[in-house]
Formats: sequence, structure tokens, C-alpha cells
Amino acid sequence: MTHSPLRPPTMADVARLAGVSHQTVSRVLGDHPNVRDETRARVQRAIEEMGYRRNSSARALATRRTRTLGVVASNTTLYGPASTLFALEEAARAEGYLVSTVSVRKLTVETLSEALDHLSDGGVEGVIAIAPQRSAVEALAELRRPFPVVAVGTGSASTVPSANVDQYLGARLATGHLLAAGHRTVWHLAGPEDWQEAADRVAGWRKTLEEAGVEPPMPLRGDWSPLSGYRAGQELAGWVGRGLTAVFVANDQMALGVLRALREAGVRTPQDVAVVGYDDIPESEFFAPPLTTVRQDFSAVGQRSIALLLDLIEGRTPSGPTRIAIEPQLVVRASTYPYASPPGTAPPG
Amino acid sequence: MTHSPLRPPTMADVARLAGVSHQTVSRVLGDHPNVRDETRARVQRAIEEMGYRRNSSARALATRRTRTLGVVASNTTLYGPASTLFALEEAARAEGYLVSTVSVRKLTVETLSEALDHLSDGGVEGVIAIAPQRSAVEALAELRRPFPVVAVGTGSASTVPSANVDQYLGARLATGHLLAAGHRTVWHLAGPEDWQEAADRVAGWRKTLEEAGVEPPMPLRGDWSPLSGYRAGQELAGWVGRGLTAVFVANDQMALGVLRALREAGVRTPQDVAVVGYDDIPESEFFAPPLTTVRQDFSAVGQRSIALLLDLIEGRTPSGPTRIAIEPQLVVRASTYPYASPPGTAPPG
DNA sequence: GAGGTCATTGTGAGCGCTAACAATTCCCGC
DNA sequence: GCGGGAATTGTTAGCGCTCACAATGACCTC
Repeated sequence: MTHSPLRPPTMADVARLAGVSHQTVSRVLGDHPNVRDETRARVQRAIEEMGYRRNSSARALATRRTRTLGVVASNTTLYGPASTLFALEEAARAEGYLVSTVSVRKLTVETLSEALDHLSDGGVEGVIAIAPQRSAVEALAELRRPFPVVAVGTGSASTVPSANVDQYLGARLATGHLLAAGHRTVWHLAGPEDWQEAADRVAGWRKTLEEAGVEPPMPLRGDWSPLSGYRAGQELAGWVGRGLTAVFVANDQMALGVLRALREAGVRTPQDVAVVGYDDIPESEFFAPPLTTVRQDFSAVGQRSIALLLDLIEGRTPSGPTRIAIEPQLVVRASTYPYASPPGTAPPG
Repeated sequence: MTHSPLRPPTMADVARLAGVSHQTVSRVLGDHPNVRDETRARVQRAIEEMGYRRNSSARALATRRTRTLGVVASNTTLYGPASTLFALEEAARAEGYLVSTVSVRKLTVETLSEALDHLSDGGVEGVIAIAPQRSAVEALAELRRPFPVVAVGTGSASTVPSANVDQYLGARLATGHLLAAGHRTVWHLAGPEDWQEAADRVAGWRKTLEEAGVEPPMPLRGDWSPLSGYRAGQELAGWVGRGLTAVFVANDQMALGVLRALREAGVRTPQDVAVVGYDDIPESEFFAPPLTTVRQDFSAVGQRSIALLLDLIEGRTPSGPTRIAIEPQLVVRASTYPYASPPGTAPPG
């Protein structure tokens, strides 16, 4: 603190003050064992006094390691991506890595490629790509890149190493729950066509119905937004009384729109139509009525994918499979069962 | 592509292939004017052929510029922080900067200090701190740090350069709207005590009532979560018929809980009690009933704060004030006015 | 055709650190 | 009190790039 040059102090400055060579300073900083206690203390005092911090660029240049990971994501204001991002960063930081993020509005071959370039210019050692669109997955496989990449949200379609919640299983849980409650069939409001996770949920829903000997109705399509759910809900309301008693909606936000449309059409939930969502966003417990949904462990996705990426970067043989699947969990609430428990009494997510 | 050494190619490798000096390669890459077209083309071909990319660490070391910004944030799965984060990254990338994020679970002096250290070790040239807790703001002012910092979400309390939505004004809009609709008084469910934004909203609400000659009732406290809103809503329901006809809730998530509690208590919204929220999250239009709320332009916050930070980094005199205030906007829906328009007809956020 | 100017290219010296090796010191047993 | 090995410290050479400056050559003017 006494010293205040125009440029931040260098290792040589510290060395001079401590009366040692710069290499000894480096050893102290690197916790190298063979440094005399007295010397170490003297160096440490000098470091303190000058407020010295190692220059990360010089270090990175000499070691060829930046200790920085990249993340490419889209739709980061949605609960799922935001939660994954959070878990990713936390896991990476625990391993001493910094995380640089590129959030794009729309994931295409171009934006993905630009994002990887930008991260590459930033010197990342590896990248997590949250790439739920099918096209992005393919692009990922083809793009030339000088570092390992782990995909997240690619559903069952990943050709690169990946970590995913098992969407197929989640859809089976949701659909099976409705069938078990006595519904003859289950309609489905699906996510966008080109999202692999949406496709996996459709597949799980369809398979479950088929196993029960039921011909699946035509699924509706939304874009994940509450508004698209509202519009689909208006359409669904027209089928009430003609065999529609249960709907599996591919995410909670759309389910919210469906609930509103049904309510406005005078259709009661769950008495007339039962609704199941997907994601378990924090709000869904407070919808009207509280929403039965499928909870995804985004935190696990984040941790597992970081662990996998680090294995790849450090050249270790991955300790587990390179295509990780995480089990989702059904959360039953009043939208499928009118006597479900009030808020705050069930274990939180 | 033909070349495939163990190490990525260096500028010298490219220079050799193109038959020029490494400096000429640097000039081509830096778009320096004085390079003959023929030479430039030859170099570019060599770059292409080898798949060469500049080493960012070496570049950063030589230029003393990392072109990386840091962001410290908490509660990043909430709509507000997530939106801000997105806008921040997008604005920074447009200026050629990479963004490294540290998301902490709880913002304290310790976690903030650790986050800044971590970012500092990553070589960031400046930091945006999303620091809504009052304690964090103070910590920020005192912490020694070798780079400029711009605070976001610090409400009116920032001692460092900052960009904020004017929360005081937002609260006045919300409260004034309810008074104008004929309510005699307005209750308030506030956010956590130590959040400056919560305090600013309380102040705006209180001031508006006082100006109207009304003694403000005791505000309730929540923690932003729907559950805390639900609990407060149960309490509020007990005051219906005893002067409670309107509530201003400090965020949309809590408002969702309040709506549920009122509904369960048989209180109708807006006929018995009108409710106004804050944030305009995408879901609020689909609540039961759709929620009147205050929209914050997070995107503007992100852009303005990045512009300010870059001014500070580049040593320019900031082109505007160093404490930026952004105006919020009232969005009227059915929770205060039963004949509000259906979804999809109003201009989107 | 000498001298001057400009465009173009090359050379050398760092940026601040780590890694490999060399040099010094210390401590022990005999 | 001296050889030998371990512990400790110093020296040197990069890591791959940019910056400042030097060198070259082309072209022009008088």
C-alpha cells in the first residue's frame, strides 16, 4: 500500500523488496515446498505491502493454461437455462475456473459459430454448449474447434459428450400419472418442433399412451411462452366434453397460459381437465390451481457437465459415461389432484 | 488444414509459410493500412491454411488489455438479474469484450470480495456488480480493487458509479394508479429490509400516500418468493372489509402468492382487492387475474452500465452522468381493472 | 542523377511469468 | 574438518505477441 507506481507491481518488484529472486516469489505463490519459512514470510510480507497480484496473462502465456471455460447459451432469462448457467458457474469456480458466457438470442449455425469464435478469442480451454435446438447440435458436431465441448440440453440426440435430464422418462412420468388417475387419454401441448427436448417429451408421451393401448391424439405446438400456451388452451377448451380430460404441457410457462384459457372458457381444473406441466419453476406451486409438474435437477446437470468437461480438458479418462442422463421427478399438485397440500408444506425444490 | 502439429501454429509459423516476417502477419491481422495487397492476400491464405488464431494470452500480455469484463451477481435465476445479465453480456460483446460471470448464492462482504478476487485473477479490466443488498453497496465502496466498478441494482444508495431503474418513481406510479382508481389507501408488501430497491419502493409508496393526505399503513415484509407472498396474502385477507381494498406488492412473484392466498380466502381480485406487482415478468400477464405491474427496462440498464464502465476503463470522460436512472413504466391489467385487454393484444415487453 | 519522400517490410526488445537447470548453502557422518 | 546428498536459491531461456524503430526500395522533383 505504501508503494503506488503507475503500473501495478511485478514479481520482480516484489522480489527486489524481499531481497530474493523473482523465482523465489513465484515459488511462494505456487506453494512450492522447498522454501525456507523465514524466506517465505519475508516474501509474503512484501507481497502484502505492495498489494501484488500475479498478472494472469503472463501466467497463462507461460503455462499455456487460462483456467477459463466458456458457455454458450440461449434464452437465458428462462428458468431452465438460467438455473443451468448458475450451476455451471458454481461448479467451475469450485474447481478454480473462471466462466465466460455468450448468450445469444437465437441459436443457429451462425450464432453458435460466432459464439465459439468469440470464446476462442477469449482463450477458453473448453466450452459447455447449452444447445437444445436440433440444428445447433448438428452444427456443434461439425464445427472445427480447438478445444473440447460438452453439450447440455441436447436431449437424446447428442453426438458430442453431453449431460442431460432424461426428457423421455419425464414425459412418461407425467403421462403415466394422468393415466393412473383414470384418464382415458392424454393430450399434449408440445414445444417447438426443432427442440430435441420437445421431441423427446413427445416420444415419451406417445410411447406411454401406446403401451396403454391408446391412440395418441395429434399434439399441439407452442413456443414455450405463456401466450402460445394461452392460444393452445383456447383450442383445447373446444375439445372438452369430446374426450379431452387431461393435458400434458411441455413446460410450466405454457401450462400457465393453458390454465388461464381454460379458466376463461369456464373449464375447471382439475375437475374438468387435469393439467401437468414441466420444469417446476418456482411460480408453478402458486398457479391457479397449483401445477403438477416434472422437476429437473439443473444443478446436477451443471455439476456433471463441468466434471466431464474438465476430464476432457485435462486429458483424463472420464470417470463416468460421456453421455450423462439425469432422472427427473414428478411433483404432484392440485392441477391433477384437488386435495394436494398447501404451499410450504412439501419439501422445496 | 494440411498442417497439424502438436501445438497450435504461431504467428511465426504463418509468417514462414507466407514468406514474410511475423510483424507483417500481425499487421494483416490488425488491419494495418500499409501492407501491399498481394502480401496481405498471401498472408491471409497462410492463416487460412494453417487454421491460425492469435494467442489471446500473448496478445493480452503485450497490449496490457484482456478485453474481458467481470460481472458479480446473485439470485441469477430470478427474472430481473437474469435479464440484466443477458443485456450486459450482449452489450459488452457488441463492443468486443468477453464477459466472465461470478454468481453467488448470497451477497455478503466476503462473497463479494472473493468474487472480485476471482475475477481479478481472471484479468478482467472492469466489473459490473449487481448488488441490490445495501451491505454489498457499502462493501463495494470500501474494497480495494485495481479496476473500475459500476454498480447495478443499488437503488438510490450507490456511492460508486451506477445504473439503476428509478424504483422510487416506479412505486409512485403503482401507488398513484391505485389512488386514482378511487382506493382510499394502499397497503404494501415490501421486499427484504436490506435491499435498497425494496427501501426505495417503500419510500415512493409512502410519499405518494402522504401527499394524498393518507396515513400509510404498516408495510408487510416478504423475501421476494411466491411463498412469502402467499403468507402475507393470508394476513392481508384478514383485513378485507376493514379498509383494505388495494395492495402494492414489491415484485410479481410475491404478488402471485398474494393472489393465491386471496383466492383461497374467497376474496375476489380486483372487485374486493386490487393488486399491483412489480417487474412485469413474462408470466404476470397470465396470472389469475392478469397482473397490473411496473415494467423495468433491464436491457437499458445493461447497455447504459456497460457504456459507463467502458468509459471508465478507457479513461474517457463519461459521456453522461455516472449515476444513471432509468424510468420504469406502469402496465395496467385486470388485477386493478376488470376489463383489461386479453393477452397478445397489448404491445409486448 | 542526387536528394527527398513515402510506402512497405524487417529487426530487436520487451510484456511478466514459469520451467529447467545451475549454483550455492546446509547438515550429516565419519 | 571434509565429502556427499539434500535443501534452498539464483540464472537463463522461452511462452507468442505488439511496439518502436530501422532498413529497404519505389517514385518523384529539380
